[in-house]
Parts: sequence; structure tokens; C-alpha cells
Amino acid sequence: MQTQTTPTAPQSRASSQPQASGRSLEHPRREAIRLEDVLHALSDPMRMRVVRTLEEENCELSCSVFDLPVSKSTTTHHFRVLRECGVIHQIYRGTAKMSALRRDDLDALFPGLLDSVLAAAALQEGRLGGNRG
Amino acid sequence: MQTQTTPTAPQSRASSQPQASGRSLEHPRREAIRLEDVLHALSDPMRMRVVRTLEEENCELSCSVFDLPVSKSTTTHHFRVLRECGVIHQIYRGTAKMSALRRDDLDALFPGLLDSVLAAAALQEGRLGGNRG
DNA sequence: AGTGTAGTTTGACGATCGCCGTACTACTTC
DNA sequence: GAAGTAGTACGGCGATCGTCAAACTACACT
Repeated sequence: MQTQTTPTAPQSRASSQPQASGRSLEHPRREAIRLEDVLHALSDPMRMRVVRTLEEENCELSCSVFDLPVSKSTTTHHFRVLRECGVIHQIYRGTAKMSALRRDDLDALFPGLLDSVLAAAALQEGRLGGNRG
Repeated sequence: MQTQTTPTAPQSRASSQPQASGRSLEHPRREAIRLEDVLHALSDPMRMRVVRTLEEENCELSCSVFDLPVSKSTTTHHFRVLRECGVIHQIYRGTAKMSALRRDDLDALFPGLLDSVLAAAALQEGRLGGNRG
């Protein structure tokens, strides 16, 4: 994704790279993450799809690369749910909003949970015949 | 439901223990169990409590031993959700309805998932201060 | 300044959820 | 039989969910 090239020096007022914009995003502290909220977040196919993609790519991704089969506002909603329950971290970079899995926090709080959920999703996908969704 | 007009049928008392009654309970086949349904089922605190108790006791338990802080009809509802999504197996024994975890099925479909979810629940309970909710 | 891209906010919608009480069925025991 | 116990079915209630369209804000690139 990301033709990361963008060599034309983000000369912007700031010094180096496109930094987080003024808009602020609320994230729960690690200790505030609740298992039931995480399970609920992951019980939606759209959100599971997002989490699986983030895991596979293993890097920050902008919301727009996901191309979910729902409207823009619904996409915003799902990312917000994932962020507010502590599953992903989001940050503004210019006009994009980058998302990343909060792997370290989740692994610290619930060891092995994310791995087994993702493995289960992959297994089920294979079982049901590659309906990635 | 079925007008079991077989009066001589309940010979059970004479023979052995109370067997499964005529009332039938629908369970999804193993292959029909869906990850998203399981995660949704476990995202409710009442149902998580039931599942944790079943795991700890590791045997069939009647609904009435759980003593959830909700009404009888709500309890029925939660057990039904757990059964219909494939997390528990239920069977009538006389006037009681016994419930048991479908550990083998869940472990076969989603290896490690149940364990890590239960471990996560235990960890969180310790973290948040023993509110066994 | 003007156009375009990326994402948000609002308000609405139907569906589902968790919960209740009441009335009911199925079984056991007296 | 009658009485008691265990659980179900049926609405109904308010809250939340997933979804959408429309109007909006924030940034980038001419």
C-alpha cells in the first residue's frame, strides 16, 4: 500500500514527516481495556476483517485501504469501536488516519487471546471456503 | 409440544436414573459453529460467568445452580444463546436441564481459543479485584 | 483560492439485545 | 389425583447495534 515514496519533502511547517494533526483521538489506557468489550468488538465480521488485515500487514494502515463493503460512515463507526475498546491505536497523519493493532497491550493483558482468535478466524475461513469476511 | 400419548412410556423411574426426557433441544452441528457467534456469546458477562463456572466444575450442571442475578426467563435466554451458538450442550434429566461445555467441539474448531478466553477472564478478574461478575 | 481526498458528525432506520413479569408445560413427589 | 419444582413461551420495554445518506471538517496539491 502506501507508495511511501512521497519524496517531495513534506516540507510543511514541521520539520520532518507528516505528524499527528491537531485532531486528538481518545484511547483507553491499557489497564482500562475490558475483555468483554474486546470480544464484542471482534464478534462483528467487518471489524474482524479489519483486525485480521492489520495483523497480516503488521504495520500502520490508513482506513481507506480496507475497502469494506459498507459506507464511509459505517467504516468510521467500526474503527471507532475498535479504538475505543482498545484493540487498535489510531493516529492522524496528514489527511489519513493510520490504524495499528495494540498487540503489546492485548498480549500483556490477555496472553494468547489475540493469537488464538486470529488463528480461529483463519481456520474458519478455510473451513467455510475462503469467504474472507 | 408433542402429545406424547404413550402413557406407559415413562418407565424410567423403575429402571435406572432419570434419562433425557422427550423434550428435544436443538444444537448446532460442530461444523456449523461460527466464531463470531461464539465471541458474541462470550461478550456478555452473565454468559461468561456461566461458561467459567462450567469450566471450573468440569461437569454437567443444572441451570438452577448458577443463581445468576437476573430473572428465570432471562436465565433461560442466556442458556439458549450459549446452546444455539454451540458453546454448551444441554440435555433434560427429569425436571432439570443439565448444561456442559462443548469443549471437544470448540477445541477442535478453534484450538486454544476457549483456554485463552477463560485465562483472560481469570486474569481480568484478578486485575480488577475479584469482582466475579 | 480552488479542487480533491480522507474522514467525521448527525440523525435516522430496523434489528437485535438484555431484561422483566406473567402464564404455561413438564416432571417429581406426596 | 394434588402440590411443588424446574424451566419455557410470550409479549413488552428501553437500550444498543449496524447500517445508511447528507452535510461537514481537515488536509494536500495544484
